[in-house]
Amino acid sequence: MTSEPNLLAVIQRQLNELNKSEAKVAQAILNAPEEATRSSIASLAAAAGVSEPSVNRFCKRFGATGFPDFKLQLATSLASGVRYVSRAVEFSDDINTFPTKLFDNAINALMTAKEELPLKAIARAVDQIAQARRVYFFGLGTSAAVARDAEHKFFRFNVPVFTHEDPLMQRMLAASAGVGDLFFFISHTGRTKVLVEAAEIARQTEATIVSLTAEGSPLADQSHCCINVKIEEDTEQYLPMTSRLVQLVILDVLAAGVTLRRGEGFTPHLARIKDSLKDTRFQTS
Amino acid sequence: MTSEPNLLAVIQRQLNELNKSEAKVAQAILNAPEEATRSSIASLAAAAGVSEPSVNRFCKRFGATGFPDFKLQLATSLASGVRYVSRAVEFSDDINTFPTKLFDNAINALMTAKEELPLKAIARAVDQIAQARRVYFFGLGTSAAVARDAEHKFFRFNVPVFTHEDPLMQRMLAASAGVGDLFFFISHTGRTKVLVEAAEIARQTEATIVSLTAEGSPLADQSHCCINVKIEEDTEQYLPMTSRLVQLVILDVLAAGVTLRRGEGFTPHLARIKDSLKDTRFQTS
DNA sequence: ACTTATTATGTAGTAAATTTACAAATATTG
DNA sequence: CAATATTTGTAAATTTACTACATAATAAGT
Repeated sequence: MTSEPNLLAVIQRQLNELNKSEAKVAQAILNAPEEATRSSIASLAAAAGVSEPSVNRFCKRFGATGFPDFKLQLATSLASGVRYVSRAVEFSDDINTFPTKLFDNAINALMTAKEELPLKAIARAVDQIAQARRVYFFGLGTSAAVARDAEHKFFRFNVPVFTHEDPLMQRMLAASAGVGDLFFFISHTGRTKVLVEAAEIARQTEATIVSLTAEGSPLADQSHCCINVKIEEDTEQYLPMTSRLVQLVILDVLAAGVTLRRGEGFTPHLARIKDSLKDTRFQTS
Repeated sequence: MTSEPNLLAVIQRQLNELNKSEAKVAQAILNAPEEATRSSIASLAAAAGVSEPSVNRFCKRFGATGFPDFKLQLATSLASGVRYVSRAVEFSDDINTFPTKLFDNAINALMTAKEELPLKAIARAVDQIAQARRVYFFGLGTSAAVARDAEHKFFRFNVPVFTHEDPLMQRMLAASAGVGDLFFFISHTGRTKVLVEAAEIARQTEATIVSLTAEGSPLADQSHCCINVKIEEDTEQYLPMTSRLVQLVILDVLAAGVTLRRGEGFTPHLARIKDSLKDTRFQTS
């Protein structure tokens, strides 16, 4: 019961190996796939100009148990396959279109990232963070905000974390690092000079270097462990809108991984931190 | 014919507004969505312990023309690969499961947010930001990182922006505000005391107050314009993992909105900023 | 070229699934 | 507690899909 990734392509490919009426059915489906998923066997037969059993035989030929099952497979294949081309915002867009576009792009980026998660690198990074005596999150520009977010999160997990946006501080801390220190570099491109230089400095110490950046970049080269994030070129957009979202979720994953390693006994600690914030809030009436 | 992007989430959300037998059907579907797409109305009715017409009525309630159409929509929605009901990470999870769960939750949150975007409030906020002489982004904790991100983004769009994480700075700036100043408060709960107090102070000046927070919260009450983000209670999770992602994308939307208002003439400015960063990077070999 | 075997297609009937109309049961309101 | 509205189920009607079989078309062999 393996649902074919792209049923339409399979049909297209086998088109000339089909007999006349089956070919007619194939053609009808290829012409209007979405409609085919919604129509009954009778209407599809009529559209193709063949009898109903011919449609049924066609379906079985392609591995379905019958017409309804075929429709299901077709619908599934249409939904998962192709689609989802990220759409750039244009100046002709209005309030009804561009917000949706941006959300779609964000969702698309996360879905893509999810499919090719570097699990091995993630597992390794979790190990290293769990063992570290101290963790520094370094990033610049937009990635500085990501680093800040990571700091907040890991802090709650009782990991001794530090962030600094200032490149000079980053260098100094890198220079004075030792065993047990972990430097976590975050960079979309992996090519920001001052950040790479900080990594180079840290590399000369006993510290561990983990990075969340582009594969094969100078920053990745300096790392003991690199979590690769694919960069899709934002040709038109002038900002890394989506990559930072992926970075944030990956950091969530790392934080969750560290927590899971701590085991259930750690839950009360989290509850305690949550409680400690209670007094800073207005109560819900 | 709007094929619902995530039918399961919609069902989940409306669960308590359903009557008894419809709720049973909903539960049966949520328990085994894939199976539901393959079963007949009779077997689903049996699994839910209700009559066949009840299943049919359930389908129509969710916008389908009937049971087959519903199955189709369900299959389509499942095909996109995301498990739409948010699933909590458990201690029994391993590296192969929890990263996917977290990504699914993130995607799910964005999809849900996308469905009920407060477009009117967004449009209004865009107007106000575009007109502002100066924009302050204020947040605390995780929201401080979001504010920082917003600062980076809007700065590139040539909006004079400022961020401060320090509550005292926030208060002082709020107190000395005047016409043309815009304070943009970011808070998941809208109940953080010091932030609400800063908003109250700002409110007594001529400044404009916009907030990105929970509907009906004390912070929302202080705002001229509030962009509501639904909070789904993170009962088990001890951290706001997903809400900040939604906040970030909404800020992207606002930034895009401001840019679109500037018109095409603004593009060269963005290109110039991008160029200015070139020398800070190692060139791609 | 004609018969025979083989495959392809359609017809008609049957079984299954879905929907509709209506009645019984349950909950709600004054 | 009666009256009304709502919910749920029963049974019949309708639509849909499938099977068995017959006919047509095609190919192969003499």
